Amino acid sequence: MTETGGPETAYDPNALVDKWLPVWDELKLFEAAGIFGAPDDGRPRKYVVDMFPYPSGDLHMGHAEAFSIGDAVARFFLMRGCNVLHPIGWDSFGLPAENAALKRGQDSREWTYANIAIQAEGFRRLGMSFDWRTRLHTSDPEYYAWTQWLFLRLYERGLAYRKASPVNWCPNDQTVLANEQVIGGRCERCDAVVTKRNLTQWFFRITAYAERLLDDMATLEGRWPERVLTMQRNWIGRSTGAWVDFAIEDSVGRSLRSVRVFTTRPDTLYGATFFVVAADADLADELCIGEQRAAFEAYRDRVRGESEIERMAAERPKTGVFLGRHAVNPVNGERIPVYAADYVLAEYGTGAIMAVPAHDQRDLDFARAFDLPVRVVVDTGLPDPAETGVATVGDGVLVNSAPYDGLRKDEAIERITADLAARGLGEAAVTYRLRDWLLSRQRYWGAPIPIVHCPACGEVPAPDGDLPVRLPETGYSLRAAGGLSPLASAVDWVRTACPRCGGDAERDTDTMDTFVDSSWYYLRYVSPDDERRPFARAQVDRWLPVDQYVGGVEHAILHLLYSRFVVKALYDDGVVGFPEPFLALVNQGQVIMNGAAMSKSRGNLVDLQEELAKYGPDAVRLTMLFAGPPEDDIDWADVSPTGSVKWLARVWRLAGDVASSPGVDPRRGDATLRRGVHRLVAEVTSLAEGYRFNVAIARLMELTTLLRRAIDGRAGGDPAVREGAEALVRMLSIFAPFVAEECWERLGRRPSVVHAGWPAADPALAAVQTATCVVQVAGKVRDRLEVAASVGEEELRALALSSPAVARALDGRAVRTVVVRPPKLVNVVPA
RNA sequence: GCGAGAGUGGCGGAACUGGCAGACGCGCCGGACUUAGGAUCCGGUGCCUUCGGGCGUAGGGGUUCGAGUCCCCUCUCUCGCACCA
Repeated sequence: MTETGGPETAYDPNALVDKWLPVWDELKLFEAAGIFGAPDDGRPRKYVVDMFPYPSGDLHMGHAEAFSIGDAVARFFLMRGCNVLHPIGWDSFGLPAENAALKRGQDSREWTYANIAIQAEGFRRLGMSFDWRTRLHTSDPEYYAWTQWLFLRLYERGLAYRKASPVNWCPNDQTVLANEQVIGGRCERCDAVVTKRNLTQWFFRITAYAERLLDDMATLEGRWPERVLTMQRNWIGRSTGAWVDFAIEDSVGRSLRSVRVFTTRPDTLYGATFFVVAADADLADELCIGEQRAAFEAYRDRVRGESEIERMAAERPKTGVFLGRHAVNPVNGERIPVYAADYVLAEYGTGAIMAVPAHDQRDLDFARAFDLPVRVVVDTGLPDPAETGVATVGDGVLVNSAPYDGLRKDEAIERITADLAARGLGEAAVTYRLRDWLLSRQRYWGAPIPIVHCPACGEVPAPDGDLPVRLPETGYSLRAAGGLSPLASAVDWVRTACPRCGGDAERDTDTMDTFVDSSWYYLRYVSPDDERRPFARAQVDRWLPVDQYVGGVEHAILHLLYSRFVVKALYDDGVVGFPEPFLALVNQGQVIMNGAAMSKSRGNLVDLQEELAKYGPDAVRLTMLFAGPPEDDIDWADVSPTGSVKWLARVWRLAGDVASSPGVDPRRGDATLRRGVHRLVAEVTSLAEGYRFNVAIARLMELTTLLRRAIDGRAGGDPAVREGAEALVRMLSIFAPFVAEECWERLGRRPSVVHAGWPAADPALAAVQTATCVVQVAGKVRDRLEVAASVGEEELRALALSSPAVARALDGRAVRTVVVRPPKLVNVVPA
């Protein structure tokens, strides 16, 4: 009786929401034990966390999908007798709030907290089993005080530092960005083309943890999606090779200084025919001689003016300029010319490379553009790169490498590295692609960096007692200017006393990247109101690490890498007792429409509120989960909320057709029906354990049909029907909690299905008693036999061979072998 | 280019360590109940068929009594990284 065009049902799904929410509140169904002052109990603890939402307007389809999965997981653990902590909070600092607020001339706070209120109500009406006592908002001073505390702990350990360097700059948002927030040369948030600026910024030294971030992934193997682990490995980008020192000659051929390069191929050292320095690195400027200066500076300025997009364009011709100098190859004393070029990156390795055109495609491209020699030093059996234009990078045997000729690539790498080290001209090395995490942002709506700049004392951390360093209240009137944070214009706020000497000093005017806020929130959930500490250690020890984390793959190398780093740093500090925050991870897919991501501009936006009004929260949740495996995308055009509505209505009617009384002894029920019920309970249980909710729901539908048939066969009063219906409703409750409650009540039970817990399958009943044995002749099915599950091999062989269908298929041919796999299969192979 | 993953009916998707391919749902077809059906219930639904059966999991080859599943080659698609020396 919905008015918006949905299918008709016997009940109003949205009325059920109003009916059951107050009951759940009253019963405190989802409050964990042993926390927030409640006494503990003996149940095993489970900590299930959904990646917390950003308060951008009302909930959308993506939220419904992600949280339907997380809620099914949390409810499943709860139904199975676990003490579940299923928290909720908001990642409420960040740019969109600030931009929206500026547009409306209102404070970021108003926009943010109004949206949070809407989303919170939205989650309630979706039936999420949150323990609302955990609720936190990262933009609350009570929260960000401890984000600042985290910054100070990292600062103390030398893991937070400030340096001047070329950094990613978003001209639209007027702020710097971390490498991880530049996607294909564009700003992750606004899609503007990112440029480089030389600025002094705050960094977290995540590179110090590169090795451990990589190594500890072994403990996540099989429990995190392989895809995410691969992405993190690639992002960290470990390379092994060697440092090699090249002398640079001065104008009269004496050694001016030495420059170290990184190479993964020390075996190709004899093939180095030139040397390249990143054009935008200080080293290039230093090495350039007088006559080449004008050409170099023109080139460098051009390179600096290029956007990341231009720099990254594929198949880009190699450019560069000769610096007028030569480098000396440490293995053979050969003089090779030094170039500046933009294909060498200033930030990786030392910003300088030895170029081996025969065995590196980029170097070969450059050599061909600048007519430089190409010398093969590893014979791979492939044609000469100088002629083909294709560098040979594979295995081979060394040639043109004097003492090393004849060695295999791997032997040569080892020997040459050792010889260089013995002569003090190099050493084995490991480098990483990962860069330090740039965390300062020139924005208002974030946690201020708790540092004071004092003319006398320099950089001084705010004492813990001064936390939080609060944002000025008048945020909306502040404007960014000249590349400075809006906070710089809050002059009264900026002016402060140096915590060390008491003299006049200024606050740091940048705020922290919101990924700092979200890097530790799962620690705060266990004690969100604690005013004295970031988190209650005893509760953290009890509940963490997170048993199951649920969220989108878009955070594979952002939030998830940052959180792992932060926990490792806190672990080293002795503040937490575990090195990994998330034991298991599920990435839900996206909800798309007609094959494409939903967006306003495409006009394919599906409005969650409309779907909820039409079908009710249970059917929407069910549709999300039944559509496919949790990690797959859901094309809303391909799935049917109507089908979900129909099935829920069938279950509802079924619950009303159970004629026996609550508490009737199921052992008096029909044995065959009971076997079916218990077998399905066992199946759904193991499917739910593997989060295979789509298949679990299919089995629940089969159970529904099984029970319907029994009732229609005038067995509504059979105790087995009640047993099955109750099991069905209990299992349904993790997917469709409101309808399940209603059905539970129709079955004469109360106060809540949650109290009933998950049904237990009797193994004796669930066990297969008879089986259908497939009889094949030459691999083709020719007969089916109903046999006891315990049938013996010989007996089954005899049965199969006496089958008339087998005789007909054999058509007089002799039998060569008979493969017998009791009780399921016999394959008779004719000669 | 490198890395990861995936190709199963009209559609979403099932199929445990190799053992009945297509569970379950959508859609479609037919029937029942109906003034009516966009409700509900029942039945059917991979393709071809001379009704015996034959053919079917992107394509080709292989291992096996037996392959959607394992191995090799090819094709296609998705995702990630993209001058990382």
